[in-house]
Amino acid sequence: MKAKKSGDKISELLTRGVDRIYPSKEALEEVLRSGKKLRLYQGFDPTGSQLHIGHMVGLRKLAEWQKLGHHVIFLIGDYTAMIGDPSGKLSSRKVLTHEETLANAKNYKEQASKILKFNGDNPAEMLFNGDWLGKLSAIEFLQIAGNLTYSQVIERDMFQERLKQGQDISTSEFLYPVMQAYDSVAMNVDLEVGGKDQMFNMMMGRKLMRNMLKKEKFVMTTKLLEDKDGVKIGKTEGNAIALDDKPKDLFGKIMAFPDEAVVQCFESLTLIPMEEIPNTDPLLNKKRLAFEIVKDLNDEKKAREAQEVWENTFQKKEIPDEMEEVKAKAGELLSEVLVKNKILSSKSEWRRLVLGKGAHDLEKKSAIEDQNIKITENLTLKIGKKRFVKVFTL
RNA sequence: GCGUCGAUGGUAGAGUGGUCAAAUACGACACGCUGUAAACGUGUUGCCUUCGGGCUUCGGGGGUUCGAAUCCCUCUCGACGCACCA
Repeated sequence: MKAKKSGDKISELLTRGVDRIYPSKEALEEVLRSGKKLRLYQGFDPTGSQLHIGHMVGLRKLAEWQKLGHHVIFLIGDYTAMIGDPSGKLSSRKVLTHEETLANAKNYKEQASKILKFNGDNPAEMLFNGDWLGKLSAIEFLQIAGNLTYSQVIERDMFQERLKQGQDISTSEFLYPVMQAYDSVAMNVDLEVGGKDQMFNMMMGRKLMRNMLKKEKFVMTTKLLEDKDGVKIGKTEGNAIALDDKPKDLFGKIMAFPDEAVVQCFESLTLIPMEEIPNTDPLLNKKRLAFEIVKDLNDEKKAREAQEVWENTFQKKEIPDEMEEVKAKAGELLSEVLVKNKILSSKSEWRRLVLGKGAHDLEKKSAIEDQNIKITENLTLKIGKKRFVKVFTL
C-alpha cells in the first residue's frame, strides 16, 4: 500500500490517509485511470456546532478529489443527526430537533471552506439530507427499508455488542443505517468517503444502491486519528479541537497530541508530500505539524505567531503578551473575582488549585499560598499550566 | 395487564438503616520529573466556609425513623418473564 512514484496523484488519492476501499482499490483505480469523473460525497451529521479536527481528515480527502476534477458533495445530515448514529456504545444519543441540527450546521460551510472550495472552477456542492429524507412518506421509507434485510443491519458489530450485553436497540437507531444509506441513492453518487468508523453505514448505502439503482457505489474509508490506545484524538470531552479555534489555541492543542500520532496526522491532515514527512525529532516534528495545520486553517503569518507564542510560553516559560483580563476592586477576594469572571467554575476549584500549588503570582514569582488572598494591586496570574490572567484594580 | 429485577457522582461500578459527600477503576485537574507529549510519582476531584464546620446530592414525589442511597408507598423510565392479542 505504498505510493508508487511521487507525482502520481491517483495513487496518492487512493492511499494517503486511506484505510480501505470497497469493493477494491484496483477496481476504483481502473475507473479513475480511464479518466472518468466521479460524483462523490461525505456526510457530516451536525450534532454540534463546530467541525473538529476529525472532520478535517474527510475534508482533506474531499478536497483532493475536488482538485482532480471530481464533483464533490458536502452533505449535511440535518435529518440523520436528529436520530443520531448509534456509534456511541451504550446510551442512545440525545435526540435533537430539526431546528437544533440546522442551527448547528449554520457555520459548517464557512468552517469547511478552509479546506474545501465552494467557489471557483470545480466548486463543491453543499446539500442537506433533510431535503429528501423529509419528503419521504412512511410507506416510501418502508419500501426503501425493504431493500435491506434485518440480518444485514443487525450484523453490525455495535448492535451485536449491545444485544450480547442485554442492552436494547431502539427501532430508530436500528433504522438509522437505512436513512444514511438512502442518501447515496437520493444523490445518485458513484462514491462515498467516510471515517473507518462509518464503514458499516456506508456499506449499507452500497447495498441499497445495488438493489434500488443497480449501481455499484465505491466506498472509501479514511484512517482515524487515534492514540496508541485507540482513543480518538482531539475529541476529549469539552476539549475538542475546532477548526475555527484561535490560532494559538489550535497550536497548543496540537502540541498536546501524543507523539505517536504525529506521523498519522501529517498523512491525514497536511499536504506535505509523504516522502517528506519527518520522523526524527518528535518535538520538532510536532511543531511542524502544528504549524502546517494552523497555516492551512488560517495563514502563514498567524501560524508563525502562534508558534512563537507557544515557544515563549511553554518552552521559555515567558509570560505571554496577550492574556485574559479581568477588572476588580481593591479589597475583593481574588477567588470571588475569578469565579465571577468565569475564569474558574467555583471557589472550591480555586481552593484545590491553591492547595496543589497550581496558582502562581507571576509578579512575585511564587505560588499563591493563601486561598483567601485579597486583591490589593494589579496582579498577573498563572492558573494551571496554560491559563494566564491579568487582574486590574479599579 | 400481571410479576420479577433495576435506576448511584463525568463514565463504569460498590454500597442495602448511622462510621456515606458515598469504595474502587477510568477520566479530569494540579504539582514533581521532563524535550512538547507520554511514562512514572504525588495530591485533588459536590458546593460554601470565620477551616470548627455548614449545606445540597444516590430517577421524581410522599412516608416510616432520633437517623434513609439503604425500609415502605406511589409515579416515571428501562430490562426480563408471563398473560392478552395474533
